[in-house]
Amino acid sequence: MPELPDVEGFRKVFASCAQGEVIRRVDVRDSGVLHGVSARRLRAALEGRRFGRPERLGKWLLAPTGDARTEDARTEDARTEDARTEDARTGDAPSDGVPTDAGPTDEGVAGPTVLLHFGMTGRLVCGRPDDELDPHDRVLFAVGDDRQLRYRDQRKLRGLWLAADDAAVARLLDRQGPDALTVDREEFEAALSAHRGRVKAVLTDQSVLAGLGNLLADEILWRARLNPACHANDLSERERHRLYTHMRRTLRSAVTAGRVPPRPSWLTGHRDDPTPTCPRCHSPLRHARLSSRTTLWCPHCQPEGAA
DNA sequence: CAGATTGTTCTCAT
DNA sequence: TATGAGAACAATCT
Repeated sequence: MPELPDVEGFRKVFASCAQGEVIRRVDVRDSGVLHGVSARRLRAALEGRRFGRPERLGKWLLAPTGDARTEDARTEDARTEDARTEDARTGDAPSDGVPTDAGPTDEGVAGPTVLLHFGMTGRLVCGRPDDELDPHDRVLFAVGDDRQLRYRDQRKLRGLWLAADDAAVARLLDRQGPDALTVDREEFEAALSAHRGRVKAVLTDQSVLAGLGNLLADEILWRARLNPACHANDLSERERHRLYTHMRRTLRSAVTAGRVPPRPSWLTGHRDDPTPTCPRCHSPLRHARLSSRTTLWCPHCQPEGAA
């Protein structure tokens, strides 16, 4: 379920719960969510440090850490994080700091970065250490005086990674395209025209555009009145422009709501109806498997021969 | 009990 | 090289 708007919500949860706070204790309840790092190493790397400002790229959440003593972890990290995500977005290696020569720079306070991906059922919960444990609480971060940030996930499809430095972060994110929320129109249209696949497959390809999932793609295509099976490079200039506009509008609303809202006026509000009808023209909606994903569209508003 | 669900990554065609 | 289809992953619900 988590797509860009959900992860943006998790970023806010993270920020209000843990940004600038000292990490007192890391409790891994289920190491099945850890990738490339053991519970012991995660603890050793994080405990005693301070969380900086969390960033999001596509469906990834990045949580940098700084030294516990530096009170300015938030401002320091805000600056370096911007540069870091920019590097990852463009696929370039970070221009500063050579990976092999990791000698302390003037910002020797920089610590490792925790990367989180929520798969389909992951979320972040902020509470207190003595809150009742949910069976799906996989990792607990006790932070500050009396708070606890929890990575909760039913199915453990994705999870947590630990990156020692900027280069390691960039390596983990090197397959990510530009973020769907911040991509400009030129870049968006260039990315679309560069692919011949079905527009829905292209929109949800994280290496083309990072952040859109199944529900968002259906919603955006429905609003833009484009058939999900049409080919990305067949779109006219006007259609690409329209798609970009509706992506922006849809994302803006969804980010505000913290998810793709199942409102009656949205296509998403009718996904689970027994016989769904189009909220716009009230003709019956079609659903089929496209790019091995369940796809919902309105044959009337989104006709086969483009619009 | 089969089948579907969600996102990503892998493999195997085409 | 790019695209698509399907499996696998984990856990749960219908």
